[in-house]
Amino acid sequence: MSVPEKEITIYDIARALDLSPATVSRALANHAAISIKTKKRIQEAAQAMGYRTNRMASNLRKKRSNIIGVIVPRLNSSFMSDVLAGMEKVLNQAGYNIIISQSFETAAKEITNAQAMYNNRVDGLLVSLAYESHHTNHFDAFTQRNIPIVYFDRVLKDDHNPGVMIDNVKAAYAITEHLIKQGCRQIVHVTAQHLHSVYKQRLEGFKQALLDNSMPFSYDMVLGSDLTLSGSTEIADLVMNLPTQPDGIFAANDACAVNCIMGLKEKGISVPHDIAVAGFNNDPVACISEPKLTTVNYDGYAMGEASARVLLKRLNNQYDATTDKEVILPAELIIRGSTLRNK
Amino acid sequence: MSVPEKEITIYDIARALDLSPATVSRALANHAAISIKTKKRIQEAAQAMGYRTNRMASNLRKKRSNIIGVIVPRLNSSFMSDVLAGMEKVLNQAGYNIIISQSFETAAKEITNAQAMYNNRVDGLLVSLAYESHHTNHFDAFTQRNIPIVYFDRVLKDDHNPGVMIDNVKAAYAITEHLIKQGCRQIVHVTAQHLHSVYKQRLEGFKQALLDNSMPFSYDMVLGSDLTLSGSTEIADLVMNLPTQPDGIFAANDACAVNCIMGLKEKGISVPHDIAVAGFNNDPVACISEPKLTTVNYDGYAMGEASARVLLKRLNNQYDATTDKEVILPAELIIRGSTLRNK
DNA sequence: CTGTTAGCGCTTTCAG
DNA sequence: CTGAAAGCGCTAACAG
Repeated sequence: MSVPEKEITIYDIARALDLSPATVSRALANHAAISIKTKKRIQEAAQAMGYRTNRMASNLRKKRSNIIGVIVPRLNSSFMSDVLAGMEKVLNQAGYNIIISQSFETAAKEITNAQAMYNNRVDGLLVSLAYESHHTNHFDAFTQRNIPIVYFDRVLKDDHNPGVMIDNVKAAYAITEHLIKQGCRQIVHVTAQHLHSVYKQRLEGFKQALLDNSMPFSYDMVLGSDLTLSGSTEIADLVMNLPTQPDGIFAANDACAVNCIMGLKEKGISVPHDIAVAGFNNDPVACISEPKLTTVNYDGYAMGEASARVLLKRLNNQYDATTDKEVILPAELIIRGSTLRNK
Repeated sequence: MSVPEKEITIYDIARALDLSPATVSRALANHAAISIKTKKRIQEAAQAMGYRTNRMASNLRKKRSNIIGVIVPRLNSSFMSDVLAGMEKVLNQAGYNIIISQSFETAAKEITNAQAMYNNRVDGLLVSLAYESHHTNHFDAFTQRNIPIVYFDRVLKDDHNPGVMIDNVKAAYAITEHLIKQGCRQIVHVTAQHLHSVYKQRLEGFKQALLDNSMPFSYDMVLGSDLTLSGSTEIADLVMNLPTQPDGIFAANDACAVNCIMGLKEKGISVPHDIAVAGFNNDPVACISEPKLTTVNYDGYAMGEASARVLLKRLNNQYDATTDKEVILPAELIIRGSTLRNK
């Protein structure tokens, strides 16, 4: 790639080929009304002269920023990394840049991030809500400006913007039923302190599975945790201090499930013999714990692609609410040692 | 925040206050030559009218993009997530946006990403090199255009651009010496297949520690791995098939170290009694393995901040090669169960 | 199929 | 301390 002294503009190319800047502009945008021959000539010249589009100028003229904002709770999971790779692929192909910011699960940071994205005039927004976010008022400015938003993974049902997610109820149902089939008769659910979107749904699936299998459900069987990788002793204490000792745990994510396994083992309890444990997400840590963790797997890359595609549809006025308002991606139960009692 | 029907420009504000656009522009940029009073009046009006800067226009005029490109091997580690948070804080404060792309450790993707960043006219670049990258020719265009680059974590010594890193030799030396003090007499080093930057340095520290403690060093004691979380059996096989069984393993990262522990345990070998194991990075997984992993910890957030600050210095012509060319951040040995033989 | 022209919203000399 | 005016590089009517 040649790097000229001075930045080359379409005027330079026009002058070199004795054409008008308009023609050059059109050719570079691959406009239909330019002869293939001229197009080729122009594109080759651009290449040879080391031309690169001035997006600032183009964007100013087109009144767009070409930037898509992405707000996520945290980047530090292989799931999120895959999601972003999927988004990047689809959006870069469509000529967009991505700016990413982390809310670190706090509403305050999410609001600040949203503000920053608004001031940066993003053309669209992809959001996975912070654990703390129970409403989406901080995105109202976008709606008023007609800037499309697509939520992914962490979606609030009552928002009019589309969401891309998995069926958390169904997956939680499946994993709970698996525990029951393994012989568990007293299962507890360890989840977030406040039941935000996905956690609410996972609890719902848990509850349904119990009821459908003629097992009692009560909120005493739902324990709160911060769902991080730390505090294994605390969570084990919580489980052990229940009036009747459970023989199964369904944790709302893998980090918490692994913590449970570690804490229980420290107390001399055998997993899965005394207590079977299942998680959610199929994080790499699920294969490190001993025994390995039964969990729910879903494809981050596909979710990234799907969300980006819905956003593009909205940007290109090809959005169809009947199919795009709610995109449900598949999730599968992954059975591993932590729930296999009869091995 | 009020959201007006139509986008407000500095002309609107100027008209409303009976001033010139130039004055408004200066006031909003906090220019010294505007009276405090007028400044305040303008800033309040801007706020009230729901004005937001048009960065496309501003950037076009100033011939900058206000974008900093960040290229990383992968996002999916808590370390990288911290690094990016640190960068974001410093750069957003300075008015920059960040676009991030992942090379997935391949040279090809890194080159594509660099191209894309160049075409997007980033004002600066922050790069952590892909495992596969053994030169930095693909960044030449930036240098020719005088676009500053700062490398972080994965740095190549022979590049003229500055780098922010830890002292890998020293840290590897410390961890190896710790293994020796624990009584290990036959230590192997499991590292990447090709010895790129940090891995070369960690090997160097390993070697020095052995030699300084009158222990023999040979390349038979250096095993290659892909350093991921998968393949515990393979790596254990490699270790077990050595002519003399080692009593210590220093793995070049935590994922690999955890893999070693798992593989060895599967083969009935006790860690740390038969073989002590140490890693590098202090990844969250270091606390999941049993026993917990001895490792080297360093602060991602600080590294992100430091790299961003060096970049800002270059952008503002405050770069001082004597202090900024090579920034070495602290790293500390974290001793945990996996290397404590006399417990 | 190609050219002319105006203008996107801002910054920055230069002039008062 | 404030204003007038030019122009950053591109696109999209409109006109041929």
